[in-house]
Amino acid sequence: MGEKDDEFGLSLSLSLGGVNQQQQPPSLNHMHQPQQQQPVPMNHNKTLFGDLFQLPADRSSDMVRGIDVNSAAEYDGVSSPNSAVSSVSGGGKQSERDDDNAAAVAGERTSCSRGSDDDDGGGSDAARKKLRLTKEQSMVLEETFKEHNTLNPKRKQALAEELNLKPRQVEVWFQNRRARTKLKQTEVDCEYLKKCCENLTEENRRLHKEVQELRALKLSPQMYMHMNPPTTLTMCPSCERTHSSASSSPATIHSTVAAATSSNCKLLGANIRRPVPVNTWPFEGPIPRP
DNA sequence: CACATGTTGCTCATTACGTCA
DNA sequence: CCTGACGTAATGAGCAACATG
Repeated sequence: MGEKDDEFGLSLSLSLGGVNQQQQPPSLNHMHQPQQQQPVPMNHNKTLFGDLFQLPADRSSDMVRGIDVNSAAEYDGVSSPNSAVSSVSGGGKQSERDDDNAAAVAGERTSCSRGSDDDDGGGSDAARKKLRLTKEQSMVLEETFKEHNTLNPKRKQALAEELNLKPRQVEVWFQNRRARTKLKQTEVDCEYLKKCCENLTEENRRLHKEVQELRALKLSPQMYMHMNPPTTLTMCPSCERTHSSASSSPATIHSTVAAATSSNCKLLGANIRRPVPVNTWPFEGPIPRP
């Protein structure tokens, strides 16, 4: 879990971002965006990378599509996580678990020959056991994600080999990671919009009140004939006219509105900045439980 | 050139598992 | 020990972009 990850000093800053290259909000530009992988058509691997990496391995990731991934153990030396995981179950502390997990995975890997793609073939009931990634695996994936939040086949393959995972697992991790990022961003955006809404409501209330006051003044013109003259004059920043800030005489009407307008702008523009999500990834800090 | 088909990778919604309080 | 909540790996459907015939 996140807490555990954190307790291992794993502080990977998660830059939230529009994961999507197409729809990346300006505020999220710190999301490392592609030098190498622009919103390039996916199957450019065919043209760009196809010759670099001729495909059995890559195909293993993609041919898995639609097939039960766990049974598609084409990837060299990597067995299904399923069987590995079964040994992980049982409640230990995370550190133990990680070791166990790693050991289990490693053992599984070494023990499982490449040909034995029926790792779950024997027990199809064990079809969907979950492999918990080790700390190191998560860390490497996270670092890679920070560099670029999408994968090209070459990177996928390289990562898979480096981490002793199946390419499909790397792919899934990135997909889920993008989903988490997006979710976090949505939450941040939601908060921002809520704040905007609150401020607008407040401003609206204030303006309504002001309109009522002005109407009242209009109905009783004799009132402001006897009002005190403005005590202080200030410059309206928007129209550069002077106005009083001490009374509600007609002279202040414009300025009041102007001030309201400018304050409104301030409310929406300056005071409330669109939040730039930073480091909201669970690795950075565990999401506290209630 | 327009079209049908296949491939690939993506998002989205959901499920299932592992862990913890 | 049981249980519910939570995080996350994994799955499947559907879509878009592109290549190919």
